[in-house]
Amino acid sequence: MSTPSPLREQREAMVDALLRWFAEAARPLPWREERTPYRVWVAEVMLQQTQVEKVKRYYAAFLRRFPTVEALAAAPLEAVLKAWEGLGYYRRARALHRAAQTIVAEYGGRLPDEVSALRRLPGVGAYTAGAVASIAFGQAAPAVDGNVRRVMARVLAHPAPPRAEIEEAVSLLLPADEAGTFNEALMELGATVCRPRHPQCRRCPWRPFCRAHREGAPEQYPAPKGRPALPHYDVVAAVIIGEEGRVLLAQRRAEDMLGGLWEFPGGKREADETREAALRRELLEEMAIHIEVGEPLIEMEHAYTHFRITLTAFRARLVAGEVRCLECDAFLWADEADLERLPMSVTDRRIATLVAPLLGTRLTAGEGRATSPT
DNA sequence: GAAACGTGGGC
DNA sequence: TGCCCAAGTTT
Repeated sequence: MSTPSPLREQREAMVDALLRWFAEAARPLPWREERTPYRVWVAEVMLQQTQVEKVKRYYAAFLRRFPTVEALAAAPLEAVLKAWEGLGYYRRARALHRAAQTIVAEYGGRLPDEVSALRRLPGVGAYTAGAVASIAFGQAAPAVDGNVRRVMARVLAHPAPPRAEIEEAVSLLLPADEAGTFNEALMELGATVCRPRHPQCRRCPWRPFCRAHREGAPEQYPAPKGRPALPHYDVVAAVIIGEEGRVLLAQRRAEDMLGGLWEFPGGKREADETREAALRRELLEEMAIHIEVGEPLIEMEHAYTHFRITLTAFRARLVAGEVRCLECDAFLWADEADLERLPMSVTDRRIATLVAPLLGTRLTAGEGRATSPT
């Protein structure tokens, strides 16, 4: 396809207006303080599908814990997942860890500066490669994220511009000597002015160049995408406290959803089952043990990306069998310190918070009475 | 190309 | 309340 000529003709004016606006309006963000390639890379991975305000709460702590590529590469994966706890899309943390090891092994601990090499690192796609190459290394590469897609959809008044068309348009505008600043400015414009709803066209440096604004309905671009309704499942989990006052946890398989995180074992209820029966079946299938299910401890609603659940955690007691991991990567009888240390998803973290005070004393399931300490 | 992959804020 | 969606990547 060909880029509309207006963009080509107005290139200089558009670049100039955007950069002047950004010099004035750029938010002070933690990852804009020191632009080392490592810091830029970590920020860009954290920012994938994640709002700036949330990343702010993790970024400094993560860099304190893993100050260099070498430190990240040398750390146990579990520590990286712990630093990621609550951020979501945990595959990113595993990929970041693996990529750090690749960078140490193959690039002497320095991030590669070219898009093609960056792109080969796990967790680095077209956007992140362009962002790191341009922001950290000054390469003239486009970085097309959701903000840029929306801004360009409006500038071009195209309901659903293909990625290639957006990259072509951005590349046409991209100033070779300020590519990183330009990319950041374009994202900043989308995030703060050209927002999904109620775009602030009065404050927009690109208003004179925007076809959607001329048409009078910028909010119509890009066209919303219809989504199927999320299926719902009943999920059950077991809080099994053994005679040592420790609770049974399982580590989710690395390749599964929430891979590598620790959980209270359990699973989905099937259509013809009670929740109690489902829990007994799951513990037999996953951990090879027979349990007696006690009273529910907590119930919560939670929405994942593509389904919703009602999660009920039950007290339970080990009746027979020896614990083995049939459908998990590891298991552990956890004390209070383990509960705090191990990485968990938000739902299991809530159960853990509730369970922690019950540990360390010899409690019998369903009894609620402490025996004398040993 | 479509589906999978977390979480929480905003309306 | 329920739905949208955010600095995307992988399979």
